[in-house]
Amino acid sequence: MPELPEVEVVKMSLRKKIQNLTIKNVRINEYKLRYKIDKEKIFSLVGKKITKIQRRSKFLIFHLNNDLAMLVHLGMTGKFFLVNRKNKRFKTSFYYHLDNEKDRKHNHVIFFFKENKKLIYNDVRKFGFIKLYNLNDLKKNSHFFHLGPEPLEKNYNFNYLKRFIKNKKRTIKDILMDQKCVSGLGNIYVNEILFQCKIHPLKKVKNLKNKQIIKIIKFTKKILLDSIKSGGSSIKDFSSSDGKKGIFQQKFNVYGRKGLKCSNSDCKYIIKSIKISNRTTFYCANCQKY
DNA sequence: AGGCATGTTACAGG
DNA sequence: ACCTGTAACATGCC
Repeated sequence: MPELPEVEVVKMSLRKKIQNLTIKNVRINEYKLRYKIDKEKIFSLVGKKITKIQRRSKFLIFHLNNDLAMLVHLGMTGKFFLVNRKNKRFKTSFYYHLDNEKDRKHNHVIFFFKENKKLIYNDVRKFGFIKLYNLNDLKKNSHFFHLGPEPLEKNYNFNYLKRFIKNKKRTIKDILMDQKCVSGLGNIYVNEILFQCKIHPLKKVKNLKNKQIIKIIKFTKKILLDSIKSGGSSIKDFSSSDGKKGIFQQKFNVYGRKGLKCSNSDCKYIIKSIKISNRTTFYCANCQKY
């Protein structure tokens, strides 16, 4: 999936492009996403204006008038595309920005705006979802209930993390992947964070020194901010909503580098991979100590 | 052909 | 209550 930085970039891009637009119609090609789309609710969007777009963890929240809210999660492969009528290829091919027929078939939901623009929700694996809420119910919805602090907020700090890991027997990789601890990190960024911190992913949190906890906080914020700055990262399924690929994808120092040389120039070791909590974990046995 | 993939949730068992 | 592992969801890629 898009992890936090990618979702943040999508949010900013959508804000710029569809905030204050009014939905004229909705077309649904596929109801069966992670959760079945509620037909009645989604058509209640017709005539409503998008007033605000927010992000919480990896969730996008679209506010519309009449206290209506749309909650979107991109899952692993969800993407938004915006199609503008001004584009001259618009008339010949609605899906001009997608490579081929194969991609088109995953355009599951299309929002038509009064202002002659269309927003397409495309999701190959259909792990994402779109849910509608009244604003009041949104706050207590089950997806937000378990979420820990946002990693970029001030309340994600040394004291918080120190207290969270107290008496826990788990590994640091597992803890950082836990959305109850900190919300919005995924497998890629957790790998990158631990590599930068020079901490072994299997290290038990009870053995972390204070200095290392501070490092984790510091590098988490730095890596996320850097990534947001460079437009979000991508493997192959993420695009910002204007269809441009993120440019952070080449910058991974450890994720996906199994068998390649450690990216620290003074280290000759080869990156290894193991499974932690069922997710592939990459590390350098020389740079990242237990 | 089989294993793997950015995520979330549920459940079983210790 | 905490922790772990596994599976499920759907599709494409190597």
